[in-house]
Amino acid sequence: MDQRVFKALHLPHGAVVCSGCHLRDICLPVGLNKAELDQVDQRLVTVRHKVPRGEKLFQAGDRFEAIYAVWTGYFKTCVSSKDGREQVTGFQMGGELIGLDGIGTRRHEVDAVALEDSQVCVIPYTEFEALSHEINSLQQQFHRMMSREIVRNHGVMLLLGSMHAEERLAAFLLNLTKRLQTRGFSPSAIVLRMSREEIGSYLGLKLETVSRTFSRFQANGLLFVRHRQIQVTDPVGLQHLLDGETV
Amino acid sequence: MDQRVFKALHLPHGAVVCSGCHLRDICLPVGLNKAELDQVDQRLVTVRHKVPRGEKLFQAGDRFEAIYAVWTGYFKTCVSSKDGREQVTGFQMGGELIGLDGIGTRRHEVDAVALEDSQVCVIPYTEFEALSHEINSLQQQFHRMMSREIVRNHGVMLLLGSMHAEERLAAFLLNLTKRLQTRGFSPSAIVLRMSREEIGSYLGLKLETVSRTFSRFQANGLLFVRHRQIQVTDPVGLQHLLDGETV
DNA sequence: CGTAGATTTGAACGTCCTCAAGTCGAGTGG
DNA sequence: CCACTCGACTTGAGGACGTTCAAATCTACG
Repeated sequence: MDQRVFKALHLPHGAVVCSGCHLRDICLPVGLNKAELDQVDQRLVTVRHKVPRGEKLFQAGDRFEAIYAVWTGYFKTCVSSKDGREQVTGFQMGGELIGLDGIGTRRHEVDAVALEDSQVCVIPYTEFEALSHEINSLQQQFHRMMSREIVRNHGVMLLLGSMHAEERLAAFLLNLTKRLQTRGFSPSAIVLRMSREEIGSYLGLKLETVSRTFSRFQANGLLFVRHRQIQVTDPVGLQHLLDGETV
Repeated sequence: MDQRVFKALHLPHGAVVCSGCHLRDICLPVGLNKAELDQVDQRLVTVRHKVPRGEKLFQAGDRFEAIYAVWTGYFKTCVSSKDGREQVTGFQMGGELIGLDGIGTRRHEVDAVALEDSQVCVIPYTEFEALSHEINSLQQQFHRMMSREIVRNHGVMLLLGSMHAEERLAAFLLNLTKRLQTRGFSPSAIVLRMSREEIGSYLGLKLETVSRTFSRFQANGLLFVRHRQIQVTDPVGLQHLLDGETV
């Protein structure tokens, strides 16, 4: 084997090239041409970082140095109140950014925890600002991603503020299927990476309520549950639950 | 009167200069030097727009053309679900940005409604992207503001997902006092610009619950309520409610 | 193969919602 | 100037949904 190739394959934390990544069409480099992508490969995203299941990528209070793009695995982010209550603010999968919360204060404001053995691409923020200053389309895509994060948060607020347990879980599952589908996975066969308690925390429900609601969905023929395996058999029915239609 | 001054005072929607604005220390131009501020004045923020009470600045589905900075007055932003339920996602006052939700999809995703006769500074987005590409500190401040919006959303999610009615209202009031204080207003004498129903929508409560909770706060000596006039007499007590301390 | 953690399910309870009636204040017209 | 009306707010009573507490079951991992 060519010595250089060997070396490239064994760089610390793995060799990183956005240009060859299967997620390049949904991640930060969307809209970049070949030359710009080369710049990103050479100057920006040069390190990947492994995070074992259950470990923190960073936690609230840590100095903000970089943004992270999920490459493999799954994460959750959570905020805590002074008296210890925890709220999961999001679940991140491949191609999604983590750490945007830290830009404003230069400190991370949430904990980011790997839900399974995962890897993230490290995007040092200082270099990112410099490069996005040179590459217009990089800046644009970054703004788009931040904006979508805000819109996603609005959706969660709508869910938490005005929906019943069944609607919340339906929304959660449909969101999950959509994201899995854009990544080329089956939209009906879901393997949950998070516990009932974590789903509950995200949806503003207790774990028992999540469990009961899953059972009710199964009893109503919407899906099959077996622990963390979900088989959605009636996505339209789930959608109707959300839309408030009487079917 | 000097003709030019006369003209300046009567430009369409008023003459706009960030450099002379009383909100320049909390709004978009934070961190800009004199020369950069001049650029913003001349090339970016040249138009103000009046929005009468109850009117929409934009609504969900509208083409996204510009970001807006509140100059005078108050706004609310809301999302709606298909079946008509409405969720207020935020209340904006002077120096805060509206419209960040539209960047991702080039369509606004929320309605923005003036709670009283208001004026906004119009920031055309195409020009903004160009100028922030030239002025580093403008880009940085914009990222900071977007990031803070995300963090604020996380706070609302924590509130909606895990707090009781009293804690929600306490958090709402304390947030309001803090923002009023940074704008030089009294942190104890609040005039609410929004109805009980709008507060309820923001906090995920019904208007009756908001009303009852105000009454309970008054009975407990935390504040005086008289319609939309609030006099906070025990901010520490409100803070304790939030922190879950047994006082 | 055993133990700890995750999940399911049941029963009683509590917070907030729903429905309803009544109060208050601002704006309007007689 | 006062009566009228409409919308916003307050307050009460009963009910619903989700929570809390508890126990049983299951599985995954060492």
